[in-house]
Amino acid sequence: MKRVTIYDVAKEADVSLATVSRVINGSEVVKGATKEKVEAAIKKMGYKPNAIAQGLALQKTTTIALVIPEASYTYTGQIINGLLDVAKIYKYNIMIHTTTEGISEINEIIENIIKSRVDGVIIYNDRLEQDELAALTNYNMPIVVIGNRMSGSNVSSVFIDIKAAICELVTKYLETGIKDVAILQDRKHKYISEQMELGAKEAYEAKGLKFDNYIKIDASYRTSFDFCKHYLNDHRHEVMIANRDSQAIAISNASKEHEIKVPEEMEIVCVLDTKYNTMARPQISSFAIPSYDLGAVAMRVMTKMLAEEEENAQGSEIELSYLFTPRQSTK
Amino acid sequence: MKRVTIYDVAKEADVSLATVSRVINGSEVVKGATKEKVEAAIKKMGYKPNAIAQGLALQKTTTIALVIPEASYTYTGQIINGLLDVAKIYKYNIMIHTTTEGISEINEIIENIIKSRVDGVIIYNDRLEQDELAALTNYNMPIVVIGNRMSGSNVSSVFIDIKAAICELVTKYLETGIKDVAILQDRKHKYISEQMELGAKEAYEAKGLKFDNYIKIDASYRTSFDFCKHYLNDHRHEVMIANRDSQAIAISNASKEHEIKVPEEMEIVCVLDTKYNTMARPQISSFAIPSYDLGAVAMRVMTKMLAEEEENAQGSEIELSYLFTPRQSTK
DNA sequence: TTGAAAGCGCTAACAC
DNA sequence: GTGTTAGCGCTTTCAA
Repeated sequence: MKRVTIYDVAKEADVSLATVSRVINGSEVVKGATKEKVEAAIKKMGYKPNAIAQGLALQKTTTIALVIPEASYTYTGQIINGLLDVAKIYKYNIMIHTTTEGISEINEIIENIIKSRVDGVIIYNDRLEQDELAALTNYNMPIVVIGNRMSGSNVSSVFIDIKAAICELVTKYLETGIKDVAILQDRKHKYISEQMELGAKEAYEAKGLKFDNYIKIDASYRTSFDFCKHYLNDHRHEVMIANRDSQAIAISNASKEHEIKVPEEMEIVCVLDTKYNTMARPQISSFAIPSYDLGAVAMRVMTKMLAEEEENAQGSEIELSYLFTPRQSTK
Repeated sequence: MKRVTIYDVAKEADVSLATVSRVINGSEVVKGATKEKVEAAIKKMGYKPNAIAQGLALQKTTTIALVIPEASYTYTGQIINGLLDVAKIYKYNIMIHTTTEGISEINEIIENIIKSRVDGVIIYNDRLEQDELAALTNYNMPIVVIGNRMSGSNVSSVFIDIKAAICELVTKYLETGIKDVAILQDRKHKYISEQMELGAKEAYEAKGLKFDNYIKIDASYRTSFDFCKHYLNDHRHEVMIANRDSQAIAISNASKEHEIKVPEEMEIVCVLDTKYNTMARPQISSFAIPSYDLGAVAMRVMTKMLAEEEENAQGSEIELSYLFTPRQSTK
């Protein structure tokens, strides 16, 4: 099927290509009759404007690059859905790039992003290296970061205040007389782990206590479950808080093996859960993190930055709220 | 930061833009000295070729559109990873589009895909409507379908033979004297459900028996769990087979409430599982479906179709193999 | 081995 | 209102 161009349509409708261009771009100045004539020709020939050519002429691609860590769609899936739904509304396309653990192949991705001349970049990353961001900032394209609080010239962020969430929760426990709250490290998400520890510390210190129940997972353990099974041999806590539901479920399963009753003898809480928590027994109490909104808002912020047009505009920091959702794993 | 173009580099290196073009495209004819001069200029100015302009000139974008159903990243995540890894190797970009349940907004997506002039389309869908495919085929761009066996001019597919898998499993049960095997319908994945039923039928009929344990889920139930809880009030089976682990876990949880011991009194099997099965107790026996490979192979097939260049070439049907993996939910 | 110039499909002044 | 034309940044004949 021969690709039909704007010239073909112009010839068919017996007008100039400028007129066709006006019609497809909804210009007001075209006379009703010509407009109809052109539209008929477009329909007849099945003409679809070439977005690449438009991109060249307009110096914009209406596509946004999304950068996410590989292999964690369980958690990022909702974010992507939110992103795509909003992108659809504003007619933006999403180009997806995944980063692989560690490797500094991030530079390849950046190179790729620059070459493809996207209009903006949305990055989801637990811990974003400053120089990675700088590499992108150089090209002064709008950047939205999901999950980290940060902002600057042309960079905005959308995030949850995990530290505050944990602080609030721990404070509540401390006030009901529960003093032995532990936080389980999440090796793969250092920034969040850090925030969680800080939140607990803040809560303890506010009560004049010292927090030292940050449980580091020894690198020799293959899974959280293996570690927890071993850890519970000679440790007990009134409450254990994990980052993701997978870890909390590991704690829960390990507790079963040690015949520790949840929640009677130990309560378990996690920060981020997925639909799999609904299948877990007991179901883990968690913070309802609005993942979908994280994505949707990020995309909204992006379109706003794109619309503002001012180069080097100061970006915004948008904090989304969470809600603690008690389930079977807490009293 | 002013975008630097091929002209800027040409001027800097004191050659024509044609020469610069030759250098960035690795042409053999350029003299060593000039090549070095140009490369130095490129480096100095931080020049990155504009993929959009290249796309216009070459009539190809080196980007592939991926179409997947929304909100099921738990299952498609691995497929996407496989896809992206291979895409990276061949320097292809992936543009992601999601389809929403039912709505025929699929046409909007197709429109979008055509306009963005991607080089090919990869579609993952349980049941692909024939006319949707036709709409794309018209534009004679290569299409790879994941999950359905089909092929034709410019369309290939990569899939698992679910019917055969179920037939084999059921046959094994029948031969060990277990006659009451049931299949639980998956309302959201009609095609697979159908294949599963056909597989069971084939196995039963080969033994001169009749299969009538295809359990339809009444539309009035909100979740598989609700349904199973009710269903088990007055039904028992020796084996229950579900499509996804989420359903199998629902059966397992419902069994607990009815004090049916798994696997002693009932065995449970699922076709497709995710990492959440590793957290489930008991862990569900499943077919190891090579999701990652499904994606990786699909992308490989795509690059092959793209390389062949012949228009309207007959596509291929590639069947990937599965492996039954026994776990705690079977004897 | 290199350069000049046409063309990829479209937009947006500018002219009529 | 509509047409003409000069780009947008790059590739690729065709000449030199």
